[in-house]
Parts: sequence; C-alpha cells; structure tokens
Amino acid sequence: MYDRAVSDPEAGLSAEQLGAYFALVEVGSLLQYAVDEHLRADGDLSYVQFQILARLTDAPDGRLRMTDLADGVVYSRSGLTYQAGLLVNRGLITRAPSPDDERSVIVTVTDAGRALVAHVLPGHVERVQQLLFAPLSGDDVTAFGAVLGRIREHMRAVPPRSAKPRAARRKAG
Amino acid sequence: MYDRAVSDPEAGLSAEQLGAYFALVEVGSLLQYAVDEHLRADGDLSYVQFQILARLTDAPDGRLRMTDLADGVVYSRSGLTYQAGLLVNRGLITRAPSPDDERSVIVTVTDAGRALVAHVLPGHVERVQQLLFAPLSGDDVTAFGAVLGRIREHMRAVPPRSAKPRAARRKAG
DNA sequence: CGTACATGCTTTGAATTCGAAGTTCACTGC
DNA sequence: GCAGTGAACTTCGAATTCAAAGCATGTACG
Repeated sequence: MYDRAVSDPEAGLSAEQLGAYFALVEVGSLLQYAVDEHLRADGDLSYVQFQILARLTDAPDGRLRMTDLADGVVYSRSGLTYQAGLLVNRGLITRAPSPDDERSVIVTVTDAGRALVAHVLPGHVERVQQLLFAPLSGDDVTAFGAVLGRIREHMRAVPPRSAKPRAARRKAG
Repeated sequence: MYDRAVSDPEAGLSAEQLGAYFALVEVGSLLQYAVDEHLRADGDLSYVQFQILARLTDAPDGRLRMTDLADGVVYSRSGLTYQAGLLVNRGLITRAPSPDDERSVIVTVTDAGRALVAHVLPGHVERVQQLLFAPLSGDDVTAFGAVLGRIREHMRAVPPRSAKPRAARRKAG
C-alpha cells in the first residue's frame, strides 16, 4: 500500500514485514465484513451480536456476567450494554441482577437465542471456510494458526498504553 | 472462544481452523486498535485518516482520485467523503475537481499533511514492530506474509455477495 | 460504624459509520 | 442532438460506537 511512506529503512520495518502488516489488516477487515454481511442477511445479527450469543451458548447454563462477556468479546463496556439491550428487546437473551453481587448483571441466552445461533451457524462457517481456508493447505493452517497464536499471546502480554485493552481485542473496530 | 457453538463437526471447521480464525480476528483488531490509539495521541489522526494521508504521500505528485483512494483504503465511499472533509478542514489535504473528468475529485496532500505523516510515522512503525513482529523470527515473517498474501488474493478474487467489496481491488503496486 | 476507594454497569453526548437516495457529468446508440 | 445508461461523489437519516460522567453496590481500614 503506502509503501514509500511507511517502509523507511530507518524506521525499522522491512518490505516483507510491511507486506505482512498490510495483508493482515486487509484480510482481517475483509473477513469481518463478509461475515458481518452474512449474519445480517441470514439472521439480522451484527457480528458483535453473534459473538455475544455464541459465547453465551457456549457458556455453562448459557449464562455470563456482563464483565466476563466484555472480556471475551471485542468491545467496549457501554457498547455491550447497548447491544445487550437490543438482544433483550428481541427476546434472544435475558438480563437479571446477580444474587451474589447486586452490582453484577447476569445475561442468559433464551431458547430463541440458541435457535437463532443454530440457524445462522452453518452459513457462517461456510463463509469462513470459503473465504479464509479455501486457498490453504492443512500445513498452511497449522503454521498460520501457530504464528497467530504466538502473536496473540504476545499482544495480550504487552501492557496497552491506555487502560482498556479493547478486549481480547477489539477494535475494531 | 465460543468453540462448542462454532466447531460443529458437521459444519466443516476443524478445531485448528477455528483457532486460527479467532486468532486472526483478535490479532487484527488488537493491532488496529493499538495503532489507532497511537495515531490519535501523537497526531490526532484516526487510522483511516492516516491511511488516506499515507497513500497520498506515496502517490505520484501526492494526488489521487477519490475512487482510487477508496479502493486502496478499507472504507465506504461516503465515509471517505466524510473523512476527507475533516482533513480538508485541517489543511492536510485539498480537494479539486479533475480537469479531465468533471465528475471526479482529485485529492492532494499539502505540505502540512506530509509533515504530519512524517511526524507520526516513526511511532507508528515502532508500535507495529513491537506488537506484531517482536515475537516472530525472520522465517516466521516470511511464511506468515506468504500465507496472508495468498488469502488476500483469494478474497479479492471471490465476488462479494453485495455490491461493496470493502476495499477490494487496486492496481498493481 | 464511617470514610474512602473500587467495581460493575448504564446513561449521555459527540463522533463515526454505513447504505440508500440524489446530483452532476460522461458515454453510448440512434 | 437527445434519450438512456453508467460513473463519481455527496448528502441524508439511521444505527453504532466510544469515552466520560453518573449510580449503585461492595470492600478496606481506621
């Protein structure tokens, strides 16, 4: 992309690194976009909403505290409140204060929520398969996943400059 | 992440693929977030604004049509119009109709824009270096970049279901 | 107890984003 | 010339997002 601007030898990124960096950003964005599009068309869900539902579906008893949800989903706290509100309105989840700690809110998937995830899942997976893994061999996937995993661990370990590590990610954004 | 929900054997994603998929989304997001944060702190620029400026800085004569900019940057048309407006207000770029085609708008970086990119660049590169490449060997980078490049080409080739390929093709470069 | 601080979540206001509709200009074919 | 089609942007309204401020509850410590 803007190679000359960024690939200043003094600055410390080789052409190879630069290419990997740009490709990573672009692939990540395109993938999220494609997946988001499918989820909206097939289940009227945003990617974030799907993540929330899927994580709840995966949790014991289908329940999680808001905070635990926020840690797993790439998202800001207030954004999660907003999206959770939308999901409650659609009857896909319920919210209730925790008995243990009145400050906490426990979110639970409803049957409708589980059904919607189940409905949307095949197409979701199919998209990922076609977009991301179609051009990769088994060895490619192994190597690719290993490197990504290493990077992720590194990123999680590095202290983010400002308070919020936009989660296990985020931002996205 | 939501492994049980997504890693249905019938659905077609192995555990290994699943891990790579999640790691990719997370790493891409965290990276963008970290870089965005730095750019705002150091130059009051969003990632998108930086991409616009950097691409212009890299272009011959520092000029590009809006459409060509949009193709290189992961962005919607209207979003680009908005961000370009902000950059014009700050005197970092100028906009003028193309002499060749009155429909087109030619965007040009100003000296102030170039200066800002130069100011921000070292820190930007440093962040990428520390976050993304620090835990990788030279061979890792090579392999990683090769796989990503392959995926990118594949994604660009696959017809997006709806009209907008959120950043798809651009000319060789 | 009582003050101080910490935690968990929501509300708020501003900024950003997108898609759809609208506008203007260019390029056919007739 | 003069429709009809398409391209390049912009404007518009609605949805989403964030950070900061607000509230309520929990915990530490004198």
